[in-house]
Amino acid sequence: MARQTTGAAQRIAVAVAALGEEKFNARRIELADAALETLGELGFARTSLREIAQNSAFTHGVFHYYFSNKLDLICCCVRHYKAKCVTRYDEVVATAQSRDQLTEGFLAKLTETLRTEARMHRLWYDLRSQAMFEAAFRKDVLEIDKSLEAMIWRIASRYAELGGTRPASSPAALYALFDGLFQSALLKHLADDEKAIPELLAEVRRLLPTIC
Amino acid sequence: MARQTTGAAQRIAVAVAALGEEKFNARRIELADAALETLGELGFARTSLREIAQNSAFTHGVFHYYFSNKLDLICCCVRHYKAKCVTRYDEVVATAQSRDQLTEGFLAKLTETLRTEARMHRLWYDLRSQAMFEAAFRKDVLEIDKSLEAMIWRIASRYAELGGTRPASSPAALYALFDGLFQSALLKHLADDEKAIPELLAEVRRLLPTIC
DNA sequence: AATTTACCTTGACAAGTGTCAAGATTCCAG
DNA sequence: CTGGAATCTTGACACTTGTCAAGGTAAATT
Repeated sequence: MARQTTGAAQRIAVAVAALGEEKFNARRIELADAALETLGELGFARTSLREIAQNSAFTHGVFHYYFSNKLDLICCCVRHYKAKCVTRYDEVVATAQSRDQLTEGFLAKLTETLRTEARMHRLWYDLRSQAMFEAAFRKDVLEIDKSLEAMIWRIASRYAELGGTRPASSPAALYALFDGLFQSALLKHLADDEKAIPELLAEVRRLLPTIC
Repeated sequence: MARQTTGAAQRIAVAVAALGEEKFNARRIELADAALETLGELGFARTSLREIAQNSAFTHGVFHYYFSNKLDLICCCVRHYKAKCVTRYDEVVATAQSRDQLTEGFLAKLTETLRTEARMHRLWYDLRSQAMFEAAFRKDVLEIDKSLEAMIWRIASRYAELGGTRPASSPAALYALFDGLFQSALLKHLADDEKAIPELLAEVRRLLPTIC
C-alpha cells in the first residue's frame, strides 16, 4: 500500500512495520533539519511550509508526505533540536580538572553558543512560549526543559565537587537562574548590544562561587 | 483632512496636533485592551486582526483606522500591558513591616497572578520571544524587561532592608532567577500540573533569605 | 441649517496558508 | 526485464490573512 493514500498515522505505522522505519525516520530528521534553518530565521509565527520548502532542497509536498501536518513537523524539529542541545557542555564537565578550568570552559562555550547559534536558541524560546498556547508542544518542551535543567545541574555539581562543596541551590533554581540570564543576554545580543556577552560572562563568573 | 485618507503616521500627527490626541489615544488603548483578550487566548502567531475584531465590540476596519498596521497595534498592546504589570507588587513592598509580611504578601500576589492572569503572562513571554525575531518589538520589550527588573529589585531591597542586610546578588541576576522560576511555573501550571504553584512558592520561600 | 470634519462599516483585493490528490519518477523484488 | 510499491512533484482546493478604499453616519464648526 502506498504511503500517501492513507492517513499519516497509518503511513508511519506501515513504514515502521515494513522495516523502512530507519530510512523513513532518517528522512524525517533530514527534513526537520532543513526546517530548523527557516524556523530559526523567521520564528514559528512567520514560517510556512512553503517557505521551509523553498529554503531547502525539497518540495513542499515531501513535507506533507513525511509529516501528518505542520504541528507534527514542528514537534519533530523540537525533538531533534533537543538532541543537539543537551550535551553541549558535557565535554567541558568531563575534562575540567579544577574550578578554574570548568569556569573558563563553561564561559567559552557560552560565548560560542551565543555567537554562532543565536538563531537556534531564539527558536527554542519561541517554541517554549508556543507551548504555553499549544498543548501539542507541551510534552516535548517540558521534557527538553528537564534535560536542560539536568545539564546545568551536572555543571554545578561538578563545580561544587571540584571545590569539595555541594551546590547551594536546587536544580530548578539553578536552571531558572542560568536560563534567565541566557535568555536576557540573547535578546540583548540580538539587539546588537555589544555589552550583552561580556556582562553575561561577568555575572556568571561572579555567581558560580556563591551558588555552587 | 480626514484621517483615513492619509497614512497612519500623518493621521496620528494630525490628531495630536488637532487636540484630539487624548481622545484618539484613549480609543487606541481601548482597542489595545480588546486585542489583548484575544492575544492572551491565542498567542501572537495565531491571532489575526479579524479574530481580534470578532472577539470585541469593534469591526476590523476600526483597527486599521487607529493603527498603521498589525505591528503598530501589537506594539501598543505591549506598551499598554506594561503599565498594568510593573506595579503589581508595589503595595506589598510599601506596607510590609517585616520580612515575614513581605514574604507572605509577595507569595500571595505571586499565586494570585499565576491563577488569574496566566493568559496575560504567557502573552508576555510570547512577545518577548517575538522580539528576538522582530526588531520592531525590541525597544519596548527591553524597556519592559528593565521595569520588571527594577520591580524585583524593589522587593529584594526592601526584604534586605527589613533584615538590616543588603541583597547578595545583582539586579540582573535576581530578575533572571525570579523570571526563570515564574516562567517555568507558568508553563507547568498551564499544563495542569498542580504542583507548579506550591513548588514555586516553596522555592521562593527558600531563596529569599539566602539571596537578599 | 449647511458644510466640513471625524469616525466607523462594509466589502473587496491580492497574496499566502495548510492540506491534499493525481500523476510522474525512482527503486527494487520477482 | 517488468510490475508494483515507495517516493516525490506539481498543481489545485478552500480558506485566511493584512491591507485598503469607497461610502455612510454622526458630530462639530461656521
